[in-house]
Amino acid sequence: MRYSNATNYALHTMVHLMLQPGGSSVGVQELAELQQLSPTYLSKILTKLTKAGWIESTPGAKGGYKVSRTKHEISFLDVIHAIEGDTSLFDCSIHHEGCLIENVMRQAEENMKRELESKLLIEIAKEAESQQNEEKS
Amino acid sequence: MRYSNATNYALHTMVHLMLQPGGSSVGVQELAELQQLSPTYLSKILTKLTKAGWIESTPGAKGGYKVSRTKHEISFLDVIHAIEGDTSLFDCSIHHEGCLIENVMRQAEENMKRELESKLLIEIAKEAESQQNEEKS
DNA sequence: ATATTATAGACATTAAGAGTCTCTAATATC
DNA sequence: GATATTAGAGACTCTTAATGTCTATAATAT
Repeated sequence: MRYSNATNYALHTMVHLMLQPGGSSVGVQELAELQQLSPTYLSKILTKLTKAGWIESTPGAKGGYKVSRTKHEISFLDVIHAIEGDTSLFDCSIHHEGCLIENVMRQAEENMKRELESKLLIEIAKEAESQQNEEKS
Repeated sequence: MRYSNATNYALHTMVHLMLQPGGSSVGVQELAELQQLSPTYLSKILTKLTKAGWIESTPGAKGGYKVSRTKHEISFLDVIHAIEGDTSLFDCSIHHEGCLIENVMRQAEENMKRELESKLLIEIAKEAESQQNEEKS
């Protein structure tokens, strides 16, 4: 019971893309190296983010991936959802309406999701940036 | 990314045991029928709960499982933990100290756990009991 | 002593995650 | 327009964990 590695890779890539000056594109080759992944594998993951609309891709020379300009307010939950699909932590094995146990589990899950929805990637990116600046000085 | 079926079975069994009048023992055969499981499989799950101390088992005739008398305040998290082991939803692939992404994920997980820790099985059992009484009347 | 019940552990089956490889489609540049 | 470059699609393999089953053993009540 844990989030997939793919979600992990996706989150890190998103933050990296947000740190690109001028929102310029980065190729999957470079992105893959950062996390020591094979480019084809990472591209499979990034395609999901593209389809979900969080990043844009352009093939060909000088192409690559960049954050969708219009969507800077991307939450952790958005990325998780794009990669993992629509999951529910718990399905009652006995399928009767209004299982009390299921209700409790769903409520806890909802609260976690709400929290992850309130966490924006851009905040992490800014924080990472300021940490880097501190190190330089 | 979801809780195992075993956790589901364990939770239902626990609530059922809490509804036993006088805290009397129930054999795994009967417990398994309730959820349409094979007795040997369910017993494997219940052994985990026994080792964790949430229920007590007595072998032999008239034996079976019952809730530990001294531990009526059992939370959802207690059962989940007993079955799934100590999980963490997220491990950063890049193992450097203080990964910002990992921090956010861990915090969300902590909050969910805290909620599941505050939900007591006994409450569910009482609620189920009162629902049954309503249906009768 | 015997019937009954839990426990242990080996074993098989299945499903999902993780990753590779190859071929195709789109784009920039010359 | 030809070519180099890059993303996308999809078949494929490998590994791991979940989900059970089966059998033999240990403990207990009667």
